[in-house]
Amino acid sequence: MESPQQRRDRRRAEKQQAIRRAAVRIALDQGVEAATVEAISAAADISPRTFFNYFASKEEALSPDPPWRPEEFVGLLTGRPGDEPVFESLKAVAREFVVRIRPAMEDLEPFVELRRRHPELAAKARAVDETKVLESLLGAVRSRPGVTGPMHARLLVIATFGAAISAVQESVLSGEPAEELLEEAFTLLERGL
Amino acid sequence: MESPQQRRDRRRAEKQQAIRRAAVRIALDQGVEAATVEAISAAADISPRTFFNYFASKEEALSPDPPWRPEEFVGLLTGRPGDEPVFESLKAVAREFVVRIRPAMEDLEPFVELRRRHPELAAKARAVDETKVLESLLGAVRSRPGVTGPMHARLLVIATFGAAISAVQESVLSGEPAEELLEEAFTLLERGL
DNA sequence: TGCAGACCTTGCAGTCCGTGCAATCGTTGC
DNA sequence: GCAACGATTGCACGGACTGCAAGGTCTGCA
Repeated sequence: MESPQQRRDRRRAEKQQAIRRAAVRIALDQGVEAATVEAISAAADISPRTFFNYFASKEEALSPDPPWRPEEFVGLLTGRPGDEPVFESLKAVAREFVVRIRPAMEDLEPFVELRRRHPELAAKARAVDETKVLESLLGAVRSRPGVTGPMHARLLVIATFGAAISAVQESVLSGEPAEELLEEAFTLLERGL
Repeated sequence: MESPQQRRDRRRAEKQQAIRRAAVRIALDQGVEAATVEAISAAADISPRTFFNYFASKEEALSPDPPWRPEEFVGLLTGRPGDEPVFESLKAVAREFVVRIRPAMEDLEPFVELRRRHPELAAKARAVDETKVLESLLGAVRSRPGVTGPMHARLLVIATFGAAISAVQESVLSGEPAEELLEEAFTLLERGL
């Protein structure tokens, strides 16, 4: 049986998705400037005040649900065996990143289109998360054996993270599986550009 | 002699810098939430309306003047000889990036501190520019000979761009010259991580 | 059935960012 | 001294977002 708490959580998630769909629909049909909180709320049949019970900002409603929180992402790295080569650990994290995103891949389409038209949309929320993740990963990588210096650490992080993002983006464009693209990227990074 | 137009431009630039300093000072002394447009304007002795004649957004006043515009940045790449190996072209662009930032390096300090405390600040403006630059570079790189596929192009761009950013960041932290750090990064990328 | 507590929704009032418009003021060139 | 141009400002407005308090709805329990 479903507990009342689970029930509440589920309904909340459903409602959030409904609001999000309404928001994206308006933004795609009539342009972002038409997607005011008021308009979105009306379309989702809630009051404007309630909108902010579901999203901290308008942009959040126009962005896909992130499949991971920054903290757990870093936990993935620190949870790896300490004697594993750094690059292998990072590869594992990047693979997990891609795997997590995959189920949402199809629902991602409208958001990709929306972001294509309005690059400034995701900018804020994403940039904050990204820098947070990158810095945390960097902190974890520095202390690993086999890292020859600060620049080595930075490149390792930015390259694997970049490879993961690139694989997902390219996969959305070309339809090729992101996992294969990611492995291709790893090979390039290992052999040198 | 200075033409009246030059004079106007210079005074405008000076005033903009003055406003910016006032903004950063308030944000560092009293926290960002205290740095309202009204407070900044009062400190800079202008009306709030005038503030927006100098900056398109409050965040812009709390961010350093970008030393390059996205377009010219891409022009640097397309202006390179077509038979030059891609990686060499990208390296040249990255070097130019670092060189351009260097003169502003000292003035950068308060902004670095400010961003350390409030990562969300630069997020918006920067992320927009960044994705714009990355996509343009990507478009220019794809068509170059020697690029073995879409993932190769993506990695080339993100790695060299990431190397440039990393070099600047690390230079601010450690004091080592960004140019040397950049070359170190190139070597790592060429040899493989 | 009815009541108490938890959670949800909403309206209201208020702050802040950002913009278009039009009046005013100062500077420049003639 | 006057006409043209740019800079500064006030005013009025739209839109995002928040805290608070009043109601409404659901759930468990007697």
